Amino acid sequence: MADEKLPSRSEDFSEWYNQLVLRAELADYAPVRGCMVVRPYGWALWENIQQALDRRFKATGHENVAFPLFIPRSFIDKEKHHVEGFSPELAVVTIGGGEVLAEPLVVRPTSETIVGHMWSKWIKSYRDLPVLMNQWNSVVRWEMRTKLFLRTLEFFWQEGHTAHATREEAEVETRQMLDIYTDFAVNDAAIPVVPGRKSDSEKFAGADITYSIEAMMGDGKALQAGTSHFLGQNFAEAFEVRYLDQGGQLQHCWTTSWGLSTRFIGAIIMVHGDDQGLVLPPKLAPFQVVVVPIYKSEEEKTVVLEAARKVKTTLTAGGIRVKLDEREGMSPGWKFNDWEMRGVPLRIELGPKDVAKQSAMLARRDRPGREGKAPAALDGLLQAVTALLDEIQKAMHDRALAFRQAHTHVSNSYDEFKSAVETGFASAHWCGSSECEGRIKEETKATQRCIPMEQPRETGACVLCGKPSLERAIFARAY
RNA sequence: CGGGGAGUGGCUCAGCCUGGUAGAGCACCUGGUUCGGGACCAGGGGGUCGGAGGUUCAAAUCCUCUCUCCCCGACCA
Repeated sequence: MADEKLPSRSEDFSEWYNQLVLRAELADYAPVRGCMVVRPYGWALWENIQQALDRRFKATGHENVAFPLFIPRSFIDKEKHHVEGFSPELAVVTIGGGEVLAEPLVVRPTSETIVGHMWSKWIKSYRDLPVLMNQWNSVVRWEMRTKLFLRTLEFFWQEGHTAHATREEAEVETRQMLDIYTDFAVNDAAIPVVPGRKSDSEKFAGADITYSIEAMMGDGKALQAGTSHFLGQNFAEAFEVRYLDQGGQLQHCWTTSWGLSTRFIGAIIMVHGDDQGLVLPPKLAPFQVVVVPIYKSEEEKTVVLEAARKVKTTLTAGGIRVKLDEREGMSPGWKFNDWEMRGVPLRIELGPKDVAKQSAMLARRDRPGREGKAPAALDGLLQAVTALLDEIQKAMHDRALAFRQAHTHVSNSYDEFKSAVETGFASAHWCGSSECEGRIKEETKATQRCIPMEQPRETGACVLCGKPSLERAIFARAY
């Protein structure tokens, strides 16, 4: 429960984040190291994220499926890069029912291998393609250093898996899903992101090309908020996923995979949150509006609550998610602070004076103070609230974008670059070599985030070695 | 896994150095007064001091091992 002030965001960003997650009751630490419990308010947020994505997946022809949690250990070994990337962080089951297993099982770190195995049974003809699947599940990766939502041993996500007849089709799919993530981030989460291509060293283990959306957090650090992989024929070859084409030739499929996790909740917290707590984008907030009734006497209480319930009914009928805070024993001021902590986008204060005047006081979460005069009558409330929620959604995005732009520096020298990554993103020419990338990481702690899809066509010189470069990459310290 | 910090009612912490049988504030429960920006008074419940072992007449306190959390690095969505 919220009773004390949070640490200030500017003074101790990390502690601010940790306490906010706990105090807003999004999640709590589980008794196992690195694991968390997602609490009702956090899960409600995740459900809204799920719905926003799932409808986009369905609209583009994907179907949901459920693959098992356990994968035979040998599956992981079948794809060279995959095994190299994931072996160090596997959780392995060696005993089942009291017996040592003939073959150990890994708890899925991701499902490309078992999906590939099943596809080899299901896919025989070009007529079976494309296969467009997605699953909502959790996976386990034995990370060394964990942080609530951002990196836990088990995390919830969706993983999409598709198989195609041609390289072109698979590439289009990979890019399409990146676009969907971008659209979701920008329009639903109000988080401006940079879609781009990862360097070889930052690529998914087993992918030919990895794309990501990169977001800037409130401390200037980068967070990979979603990824889409073009897997080439790597997994199709490893698992013999083949089909007969129209000419009767046996061909390997081209596959993709793409994912977005509960880490995204961390991004929402760190992009929009302030010293008062969470600031949730209206499209994803569990409650878009909270109604706080204000009264002294029993008579006032009766009148105010009746009006408040009417407000709730009106707004709910208009498709708005409303919470009416009828809790006894907390002062209005306490409730204001509590809902600010939880990031509800819009607050309606309803007291005897408002009821008498047939009006309501509105306060936006994304900026201080109140919206001055409330709408004249309750009749106009739904319209006013709808309009305000749209405004808030847009203002949150614009503010985050302005912040990112203010903290993104186009660096043309290594000195500029080094100071840029202290506070945000550096956009710099890079020769593409992993040597330069590695040295940059060592010397500045900044990693290559992505080569943005959209950028001016210009030639330049690698910010480190000076060799010619055709495009700029974003570098930043990352979560 | 290396370096640093910390585990004492739900939370923040005092007590530990110098062993003597657990305390404060907040939160929670009850009653009353309050209520337009984190109310007040009175009464009450709740802790085998992270866990295990050891030393001792006696351990929150001393010793050993272990688990967990936070910060900084290596690994990563």
